[in-house]
Amino acid sequence: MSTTIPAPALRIGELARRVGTTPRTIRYYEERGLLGGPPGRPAGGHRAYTEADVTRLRELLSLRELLGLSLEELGRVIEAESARALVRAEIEAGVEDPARLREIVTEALGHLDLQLSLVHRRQAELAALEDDLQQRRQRALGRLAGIADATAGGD
Amino acid sequence: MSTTIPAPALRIGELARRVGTTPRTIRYYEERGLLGGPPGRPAGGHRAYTEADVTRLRELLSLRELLGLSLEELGRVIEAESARALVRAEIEAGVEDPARLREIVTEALGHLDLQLSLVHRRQAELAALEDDLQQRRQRALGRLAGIADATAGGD
DNA sequence: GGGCAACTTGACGTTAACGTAAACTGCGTG
DNA sequence: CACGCAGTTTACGTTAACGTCAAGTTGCCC
Repeated sequence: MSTTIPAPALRIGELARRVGTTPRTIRYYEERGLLGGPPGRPAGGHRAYTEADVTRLRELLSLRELLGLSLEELGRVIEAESARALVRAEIEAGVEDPARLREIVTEALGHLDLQLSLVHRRQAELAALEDDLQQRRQRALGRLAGIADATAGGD
Repeated sequence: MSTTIPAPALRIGELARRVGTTPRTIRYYEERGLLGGPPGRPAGGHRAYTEADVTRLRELLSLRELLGLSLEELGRVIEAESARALVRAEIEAGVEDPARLREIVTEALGHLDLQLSLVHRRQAELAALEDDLQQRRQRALGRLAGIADATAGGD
């Protein structure tokens, strides 16, 4: 009873609007292998996406933008997604060998940890930059106080 | 007694090495007006930089890299630096009109606040991404536990 | 003052990540 | 079922941010 609402299935234009990009970009990502296109498409037919694809694409764009990755780097970094897709695919196909699943999930976990480590590094770098700027700000404030002191109420 | 050591004055190659970039990039930045070239250069003579330039360039590259700015955007964002240079220039030139200084420093402060706001936005976006990844990680861990539970000590 | 590495300007080359145009096609609607 | 908009493939165009090459110059060291 979890598939009550069929989910309207988005076309590429809607998906683009939803994630704040363009159809061209989405096709390009698919072409680069970052977005496994909808399977079993009539070769010439319209692409159809789900709500899950919205979430996924948002994540891809976030990773790229916030970590400053090239599409090639992004490709290497998001293999966790592929692993995740694998899990679902194998489960759907009825494959449930626990050892195999454990293997796949473990690998996905490793990739997630990689992504998290990249995020943490970025956060550290940003914190350093912030500190730097804060120090400059303090110095500027100090200078202002000094000037205000000298003028003693000018305008 | 604060100018005891004259500071060796770096050439473009050394500066590039110090900040982790290339001479070409430095010249390009100067060409774009992001790095006011050393003043009073013999037109054809070698560029000479100071330790302050090292710090400054590092900041520029950090801002660009960590905020994902284009060089054009960077140019607009770093006007605080120009203001700061102005302050020093005017002070060196003997100009000390308090109102003028106050004006300049205030403007610089505004630019610093702009930069800080950009940093903070980025930090928020990164935090959101981190949360997202952490949730996925927890789910993966949960799935692993379930599998391990079912196999009860396999390998 | 001669040598040579590092620099200078100028020009053209390169690459990633799309934009854009053209000609055709699928698909929901009246 | 015709219509028209959104989508499809193919291909060439564009832009930022440098890389690279050539030919000449500067600056420091012996």
